[in-house]
Order: sequence, then C-alpha cells, then structure tokens
Amino acid sequence: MDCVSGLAHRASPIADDGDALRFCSTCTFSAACLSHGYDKTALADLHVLVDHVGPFAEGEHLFREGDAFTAIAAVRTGTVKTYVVDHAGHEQVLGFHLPGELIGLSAISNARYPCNAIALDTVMMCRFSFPQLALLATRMPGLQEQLFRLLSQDIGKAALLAGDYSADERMAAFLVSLSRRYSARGFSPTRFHLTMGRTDMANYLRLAAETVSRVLRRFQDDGLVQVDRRELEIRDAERLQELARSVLRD
Amino acid sequence: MDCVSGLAHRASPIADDGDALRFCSTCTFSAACLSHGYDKTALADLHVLVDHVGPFAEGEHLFREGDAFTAIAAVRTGTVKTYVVDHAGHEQVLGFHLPGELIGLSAISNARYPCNAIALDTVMMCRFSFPQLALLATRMPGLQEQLFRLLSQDIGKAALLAGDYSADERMAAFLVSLSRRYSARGFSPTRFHLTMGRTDMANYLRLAAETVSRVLRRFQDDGLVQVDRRELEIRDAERLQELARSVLRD
DNA sequence: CGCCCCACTTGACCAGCGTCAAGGTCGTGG
DNA sequence: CCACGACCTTGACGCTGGTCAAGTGGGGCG
Repeated sequence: MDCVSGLAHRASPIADDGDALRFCSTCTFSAACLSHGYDKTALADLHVLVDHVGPFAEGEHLFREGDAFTAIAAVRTGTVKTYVVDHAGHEQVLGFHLPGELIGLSAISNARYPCNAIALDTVMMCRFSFPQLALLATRMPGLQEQLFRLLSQDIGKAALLAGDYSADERMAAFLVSLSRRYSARGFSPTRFHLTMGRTDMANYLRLAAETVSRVLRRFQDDGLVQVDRRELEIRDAERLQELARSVLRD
Repeated sequence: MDCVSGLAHRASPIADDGDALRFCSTCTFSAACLSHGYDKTALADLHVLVDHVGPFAEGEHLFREGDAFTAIAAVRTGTVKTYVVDHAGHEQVLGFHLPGELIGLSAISNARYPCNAIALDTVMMCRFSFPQLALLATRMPGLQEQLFRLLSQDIGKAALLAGDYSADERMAAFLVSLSRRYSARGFSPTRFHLTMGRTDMANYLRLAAETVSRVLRRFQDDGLVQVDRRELEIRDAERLQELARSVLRD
C-alpha cells in the first residue's frame, strides 16, 4: 500500500522527467520552510531526502493510529483530516491540513502515529524521512532551529480549541482560520470550497452536526457569510473576526 | 527581578557550597531526562548550562505573556500554574507543572512566552539556556532527539482536554493524572495535597468552580475519593480510572 | 478571643446545545 | 425520468452545566 508511513514507494507522476523537484513548488516551499530560508545548498541537501507520494483518493488513509512513524509529510494538494476514535466509537477530528502544511509532528515522541489521517479529496504529499532530517539538522543549526520552532508552534495551536467557547465563536474562528490559511497559499480569502462535510466540521469543533448547520444558517441570515452546500463566501470578514477574536487571541 | 526569563541571576541557597549540582536531584534528573540517559559526559555538558533559580513565593510570577524567551525550565519543588487571560478578563489555565516537569517549550516558536506562569506555593527551578541547549544538541544527537521527543509529546498532551467530555470525566482524568505524576516522582499515588484552589481547577478543566465543588462532593459520596479542604485521598482508583479512560486514552 | 475575609459549598433557576425525529435536496444509477 | 441514498436542514424537547445568590467554615490578624 502506498502510504506515508512507509519509505519504499517513490512513484510520482511529477517525478517522471527525472528532475521533479524543480516543478514541485509545495515541495520547494516545504524545504524552504524547514530550512527557514532559501539558502541554495540547504535546499539541495533537503531535496535529496524528499519523497513524493500519492495521489491518494478521497477516503483513502495515509496512515492509521499505531502505525510506525518514519517520516513527516507536507500536503502538496488536497486536504487531509487527522482524527482519533474514542472507545464509544465517536470520531474526534484533530485537524484539517491544507496544502503547504505539515503532518506527523506529534508522532515523533513515540515513533508511532497517535491518530489516523485520511484524504478528504485527491491528495498529494511530500515526505521527509525523519531520521535523515534529524541527522541533517545536527549539521544545519538553521534546520534544527526551524524544526524546534515548528514543533513548538503546534503545542500552542492545539490549545486553541480547548477553551470553553460558544458555538458561534468556534465556527467563526474556524472560518477565519481557513480563510487565512488559504490566503497564505495564494487562494482567495473570501471564497473557498469546504472540503469537509458538516459532520467533520462538527467533530472538529466539538459540536453536533445540527448545531453546525444552525450556526451557518444564522451567520448567513446575519449577512456574515453566504453558504451554498460546500461553497462558502465570507461577506463580513470584520464582524466574523470580531466573533473569532477570543478564540484566535489576536 | 529574579525571573526565569532572565539569565543574569544565579543565586541559589543550594549552590552555596560550590558544587551544588551533586545535591540537586531534580536538576540531575532533568539533565538526564534531556540527555535521555545517564551518560556521564553528557550530564557534565548539560550541568554547565544549568542555572538554579528561586525560591519564588506563592503568587509570584516566573514570567508573563510576551516576555522574551531564553530558557526552558524544570520545576524542582512546588507547583507552577501557566495561564492566559482572555479579553473578557477570564483566566484560562493551561496547565499545572509538578516537580520534574518542564516549562516553556511552547515559547520557542516566537521567542516569547505565550502565557503567564505563577507559583502556587514555594517554587524552585532549574533553568537551561535554550540557545546553549540547542547548540549542544547539534553535537549530541541523543539530546536533540530527546528535545524533539519532549516537544512532540506536548503537542499530544494539549489535545487531551480539548474533547467534549463530561464534568465527571474531566475531573476523574485530572485526579488520575495528578496521581500518576506524583507517583512517578516517588510521592503517594493515593494521598496528596491539591496545591491549586477550586477556581484554578475549574479554569483548567473548563468548568465553573461550583461544578468542581459538586463533582468532588458526588465523587466522595460515591466512595471514589475522600476530600478534606485541599487534602485528597483516592479510595477507588479502579473506578476513577474507568471514568477517566475516554479522556486519557489508555 | 473574636472578628472578618476569603475560599468553598449548596441550592434554585435557566440557557445553550445535544438528541431525536422528520423532512428536504442534490447527485447518481438504473 | 424516476428512485434511492447520502448529506444536510429544521423543529421539538430535555439535560448538563453555568449563573446568581445565600450560606458555611477555617485561618489570620487585631
């Protein structure tokens, strides 16, 4: 099985021309992100330990809870959902990972993935062998520093949804976060496609799916957003941000 | 001000004899924890960049949100509470740090502390200069690995309380967690002193102080615990763990 | 010794959100 | 074109836990 947690597979439709890396902007971006700058020799060093994997079809698992961890991965295209299932069978969504974002940092501590990862649409990934990355980091202080920084960042992020916020605040924060993240990758900050269903959003925000539906409805009636099925338009970013402020802390 | 976030101060009542490190077991433990083993030369290397700070009196701040970050610190004695204040003035407790536990890992990403830290009783700390630690890590792969592991661990921990659990589950998980952590440091797993007030517990568990009171009362009536003011005895660890299971995921 | 203050407890009430149940709508395949 | 199913919406109702208010009790200080 073509899987992020393995290292054997290296097929990529983009790699066929023998010099794939030049064409993979996300990959270059990820490498730059890791090396914290576009230093040429650093990027070259990083590129040799990058692996392109995918495509994964919608509904396909990238890895499952308990799988051995060997590599961290960056999303190139598509959306990845990470989640755990509690002993009552309820799904707890931990996050949605958009293009350019890293997956797997929380797996380092036990060398096993602590959660499942599934593709919400067609997903392509860049995979970085972690042992090799760590080894390289001992020779590149900038890389080490950046890894520390990325890890540290994720600690704070997790605490974000842990507060006791209202359904409105959660939803607003979620939409603002999506908007900012899409915007950072060059997509429209005001119009985007929700790649996850209402149930996934609900499980992420710790709400019932019905509540998600009702809140979105009310946001629309209040002129904050325009929702049609999974297409979303933000119509009053100002007020939405105001609602999200206490959650996002900015 | 004697503060963890600064590096100038080095006074320690224990350091007076000129060879303090031998006597600071927590410090040695922390160093060992960081180097992931008791390798002698590694410990020696680590010891030279350790700083003993304190004592901090109850209510004294170790650092505040926005302070410049230079060092991570391990609690030697006492309890440290980390928290943020939302724009409505409500305190959100992020964690309680017992002897042997590290503070400050989430500050690496921005080089600023993202939260406040306050002593709940008399607190002594070991401080490790982070730049020096990172430098040393480039020469000691084991240390680097351990730092990655510790950072990664904290990512998962934060997600713990993020689920939508009942008041009972939260409280049970909190007590079981305290019990295990005290036990790991050689204290009794069944009898310990709650160093935080009901309000602090409530703000940590995202409950109202009244609810904390009621749940503890009911736990006592059901024979799960015996509470007298801040003294706590666990009387039925079995059932308490069963209640906490879904939160702790074990 | 006694007063006060603060942390905690207890009770009554209420609201937000989850649950259950019944529609609605879109896309797909026969 | 219709029928089915998945996903979403909408409504009615109830429970958990928050809020408000009134006690209780222990520790510290005069």
